Amino acid sequence: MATGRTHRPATRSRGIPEATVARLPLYLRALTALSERSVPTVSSEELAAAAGVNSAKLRKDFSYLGSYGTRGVGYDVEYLVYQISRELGLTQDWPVVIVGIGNLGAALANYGGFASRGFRVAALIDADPAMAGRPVAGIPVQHTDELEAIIRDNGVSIGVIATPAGAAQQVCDRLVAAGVTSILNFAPTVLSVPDGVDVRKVDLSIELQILAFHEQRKAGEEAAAGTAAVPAATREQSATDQGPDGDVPAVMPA
Amino acid sequence: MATGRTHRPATRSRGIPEATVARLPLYLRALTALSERSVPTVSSEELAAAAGVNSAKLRKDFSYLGSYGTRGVGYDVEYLVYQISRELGLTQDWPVVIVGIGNLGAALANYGGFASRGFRVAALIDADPAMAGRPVAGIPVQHTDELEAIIRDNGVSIGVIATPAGAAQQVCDRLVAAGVTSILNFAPTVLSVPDGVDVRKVDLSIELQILAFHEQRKAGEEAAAGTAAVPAATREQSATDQGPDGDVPAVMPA
DNA sequence: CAATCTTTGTGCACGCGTTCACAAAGACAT
DNA sequence: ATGTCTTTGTGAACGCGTGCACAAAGATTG
Repeated sequence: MATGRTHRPATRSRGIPEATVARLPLYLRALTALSERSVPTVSSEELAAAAGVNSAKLRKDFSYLGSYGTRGVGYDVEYLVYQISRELGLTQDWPVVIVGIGNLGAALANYGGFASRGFRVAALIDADPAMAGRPVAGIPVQHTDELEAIIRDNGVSIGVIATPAGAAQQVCDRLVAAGVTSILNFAPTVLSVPDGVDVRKVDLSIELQILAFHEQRKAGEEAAAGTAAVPAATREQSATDQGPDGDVPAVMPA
Repeated sequence: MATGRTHRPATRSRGIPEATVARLPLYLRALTALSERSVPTVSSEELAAAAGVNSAKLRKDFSYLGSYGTRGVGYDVEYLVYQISRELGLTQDWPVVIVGIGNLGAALANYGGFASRGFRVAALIDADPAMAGRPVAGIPVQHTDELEAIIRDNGVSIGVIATPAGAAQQVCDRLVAAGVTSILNFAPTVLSVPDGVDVRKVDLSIELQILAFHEQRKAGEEAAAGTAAVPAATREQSATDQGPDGDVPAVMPA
């Protein structure tokens, strides 16, 4: 039936706004790059430019974490890296299982971004018996039958679903029943989960459709405005972000 | 929010809210499933449940497209599929190029969701000469040198970047210079583009970090509340958006 | 120590998006 | 026709997120 979810403030006293949480990884990435270049401090203006956001927004975001900056100077890079990492929970180990080792699952398993930040691929799981034992990204694929045992034995709380749409809900149910409370879903399906379980979805098809919409709109405008349209070529750091509203997710290569 | 485009209301006269546009593909998917089951009509309540959203929100979303429903009955499935497809620009052909044919690029090339909705993989491009000519998903990979010619000859306006982070901006620049105006970026980098070019990003690392944040928060709550926590188990359609309950702080002091 | 300069932290206003709640519209039965 | 019942379409209120603009804080210089 309806979403019986008890409506709650969502932004609690000590709670950090969801929009801010979604940007923290972005800041962390920029800060890590600065750290590797041994840059000691950075101003909100500089960091904001690197992350592709407004500096005022960045300062407000950081203000939710506490006052870690020094007026007249900026933020200490190393300290900020630590604070954000801690806030995001990246200072601890997060074993992750990937279910569905097809093209996408294999790509995810090979993704270097996993180990880099506390995430560890604890196991690769596939329903195809023929896959069992075959190593992917150096990790032997295990059969779905082992799912519950794997989750339990490794204390896995985060699961990645990369199966066909038809199998996603079933896999999801088993993951949740086994103790997983956070799911990253790559299957083009709406997953139904109990309260307390977080689901984020990454859907290539949806992304493309959104782009097509804007593309069509641009074409229409251009036609309507005659030839005198779209001249703009001023290279800018406008980084047309459309990710802020906690919208879409992603994937990515090393 | 959408394109960081300064001029232009963003919500034009005929403009559909960005949040609504992002949900249209979701509705379309649910409607397509109903269509395949030959369901003639559907109520906002039913469709909303299938798409995992609030029914009032769905009705408001549709109201931006026009009045396609019949009070007392619901919406005509076939008609709605057509209207949404048209609105999203899926009734026309969208040639797409994928740049960077590594694990992820290959997975994307093999992804069936492409052809299904007007998207057609026009070409696969990689910088590695060794890849040139090798077929992936039945399409021979072409070298980066051909990029401009491919874009021009095929009238490509949508590009997918699946290269390593270091090459992304350069590839992006070439795509834009060649005429691409919509980019789906899988590389973990902030892309800088001129006005008029839309960029959407998909970042696995960010998604996992957001999940880790909530996971950590949940663990903290559980610990703080002792054993009397997280009892809820009512199976519900509370899908996607994470940000549900946000109880106890769970944030340690600095 | 005082003056000046830089940059943070935030109060405030604005706009988008969500949700409720209900009147209007149409189907359907009598 | 008239009445009842179902479901849409939307007015209005509310909350979140964004960005401006500025006072406060601290560094730096003389």
